[in-house]
Amino acid sequence: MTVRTEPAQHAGMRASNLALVLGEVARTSPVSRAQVAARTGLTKSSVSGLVSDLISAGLIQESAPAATERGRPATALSLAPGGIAGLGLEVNVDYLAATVTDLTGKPRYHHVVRRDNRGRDVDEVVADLIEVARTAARSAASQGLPLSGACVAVPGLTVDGAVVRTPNLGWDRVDLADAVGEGTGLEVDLENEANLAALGEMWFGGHELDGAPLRDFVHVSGEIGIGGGIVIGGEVFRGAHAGAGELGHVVVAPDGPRCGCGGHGCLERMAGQQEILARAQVATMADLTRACEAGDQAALDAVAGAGRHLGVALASVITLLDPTAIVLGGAFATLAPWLSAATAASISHHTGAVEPPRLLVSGLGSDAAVRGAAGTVVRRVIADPAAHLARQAARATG
Amino acid sequence: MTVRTEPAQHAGMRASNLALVLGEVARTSPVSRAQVAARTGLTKSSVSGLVSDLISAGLIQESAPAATERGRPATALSLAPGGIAGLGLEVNVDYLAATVTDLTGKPRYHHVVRRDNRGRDVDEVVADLIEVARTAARSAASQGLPLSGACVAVPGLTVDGAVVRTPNLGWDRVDLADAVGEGTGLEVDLENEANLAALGEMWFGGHELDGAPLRDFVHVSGEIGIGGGIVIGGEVFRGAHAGAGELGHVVVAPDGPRCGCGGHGCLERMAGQQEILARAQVATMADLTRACEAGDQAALDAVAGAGRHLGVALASVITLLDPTAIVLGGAFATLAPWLSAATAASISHHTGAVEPPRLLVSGLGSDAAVRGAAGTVVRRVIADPAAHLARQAARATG
DNA sequence: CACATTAGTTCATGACTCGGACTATATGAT
DNA sequence: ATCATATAGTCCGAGTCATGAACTAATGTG
Repeated sequence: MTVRTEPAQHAGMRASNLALVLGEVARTSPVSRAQVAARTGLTKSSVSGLVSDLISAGLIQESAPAATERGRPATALSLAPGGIAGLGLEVNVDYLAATVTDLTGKPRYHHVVRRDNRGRDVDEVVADLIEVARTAARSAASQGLPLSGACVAVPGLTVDGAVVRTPNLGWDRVDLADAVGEGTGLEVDLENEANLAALGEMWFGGHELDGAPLRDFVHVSGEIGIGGGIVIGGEVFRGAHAGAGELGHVVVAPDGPRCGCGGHGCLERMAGQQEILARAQVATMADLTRACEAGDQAALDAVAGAGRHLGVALASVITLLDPTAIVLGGAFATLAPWLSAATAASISHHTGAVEPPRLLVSGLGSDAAVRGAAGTVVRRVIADPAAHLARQAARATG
Repeated sequence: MTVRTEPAQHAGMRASNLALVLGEVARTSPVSRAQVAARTGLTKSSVSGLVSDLISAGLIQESAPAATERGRPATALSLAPGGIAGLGLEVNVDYLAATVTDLTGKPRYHHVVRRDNRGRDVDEVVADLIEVARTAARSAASQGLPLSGACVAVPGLTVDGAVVRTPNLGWDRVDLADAVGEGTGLEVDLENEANLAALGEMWFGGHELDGAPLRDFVHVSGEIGIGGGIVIGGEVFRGAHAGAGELGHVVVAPDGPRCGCGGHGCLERMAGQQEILARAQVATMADLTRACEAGDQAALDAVAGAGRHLGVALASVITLLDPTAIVLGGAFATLAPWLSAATAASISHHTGAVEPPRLLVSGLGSDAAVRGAAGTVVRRVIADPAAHLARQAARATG
């Protein structure tokens, strides 16, 4: 039922099959050419040709022949750890971060600079981010890793490489992709932090459901605001104007107080960090965690209350989107021991018969977004190796 | 970023290009071969070959040459109205319906049998439906329309051709697709009524947004229950277990009463037909409409109250899914004059800054689902003409 | 040591699309 | 009328790419 917009040509056929083979190698390495042929439906000869292209592009490598039960031993194929790497960056309210990830998904560099960026001059923060990016790029170069591009996680709405609006950072119309691109010489993409955190959790979080990786889930990131990332079929769901997934502004109290967004009774207004800290009568999230560990009743009540509100929002998410799992990330991951029971109870109180999705806790915490940003760069190459080959060829001849 | 699972082969290339060409003809007919070539990116010679296949399959027809500004006049191509047709069926709480649609989307037969099917023996209702289907098939045959298949709209959850659960009809585990397939000799699909209504509204409702047809919207169908159909990028969004879009069970009153689904404070519990009628103190929807027209305050208050609850649910839908439009269908379309102002106000009260989607009223009313069902059959052929050619060829030789 | 078994390569074949040359049919200027 | 120009559509040779069968390679088994 998909609307096709591009003609299928020979080059496209090859591109598609290159992606098919590389995807199979990425999913199940090590594999032999014969296994790839069997699983993809391509013939052995086709796979051989495709693989040799991918090897000479440096995306795949052969390792020592592994003995099979009988017959000629298979030469194992796997992603080349030195083939290419992606640079992930993140601007957030109280830190800047950078991560370099290689083709296999392994982090090869990671650095976080903590500093409150609220109220600072935008150009200064951008300059700091470029410096962080340059340092990361130098590290990649010293490891012999060619960077394929960069992706910046931003706590707000982004359109066409520009930051449109970041409620908690106060930025408006910042051409961040261009700035970082000029500063680093890389192709730079921008994406919402909550969406990238969801992808990071999917690729690197180590979650499994019935032995398969997560593909349809919702990630809740509780930073200063409350964000949501919806992943359907392994891809971020963005909606018509890239505004989808704003879990923080789902209505959980129809007669509730006005929220910063202009609405009323939003989840973020009722269960955001500000509200929790005020109810628990503590100053910082670290204090809150300590108070919960100490069994302080006000703190526990505040967290449980937030958990109940979160459950109401998630109940609506579940009835509307039907995900297989919910992943609690950011601050909610830290608070999970005192929050998730209330959330689970509230979900089941508000959803009834539907079999509830699994409630998982993030394994990456606040690294999820940068990791996801670096991952998107690398995944783009895996999803379309032909484009990468073309770029390589252009560089060689031009 | 799509995960490719099938090898691209020559046959697949042709299949893809056949779909590309047919899709272009369907979207903008009449068109010339040259125009199709220009818009799709295929060469004129390729388009000629593809078109001649589609013509000999009876899917496309040539009409009289239309003079262009200069040069040889173009031969116009358009979908063949007699090429193929789809049978749409619907089982609902208080009626059965059938529609036959030709390739161009024109309805060629339409029939509704009103009767309350609650509490009736399932086999009897199925037998009635098969009779309705047979009558429709005879009408198609007498018009020279070969039916490509059928699709049944069901007010509940369907999985793999079986009705799993229909809360308001009381069915459980009914192999409806097989039964209707045997009764009619057609390939039969099953699909949720709310989803089909959304598709029907998209294809045949005549809605436009900035001159383009709707592609990202939510359709609200207020029948006995409240259903929702989410369409993203022109396709129904089903979620992980085909349970997505259950708008009727979004939480609009966290401390509200228990709903039939087992949850609490669901939209359907707070603003369903039962609740509205009770508050308005009238017996039927027809009475309610009359009361509203007469200016009865209790009726107007009941409808406005439902509108406010609907607005709360839609506010969450908007923040989560970011659609371009909301279409009010079924009973909500009838009640729109007294409901939509309250709904719009409630939406803006609960969403704040986000630019709100357009609030549209259904043009098809309760025909939307059958029309959509017939449309899916025809659209499947348009989306994959190669499969249809293969079936034709198999019938000719076998 | 023959034989079965599996991995991977080679090469002729065939199914496509491409692109340019060609034919067909119109308008407008001379 | 006639010729230049423009556009639509067909034809056919060339190029690309997957296929499939035959081949070579490398192992274990009786």
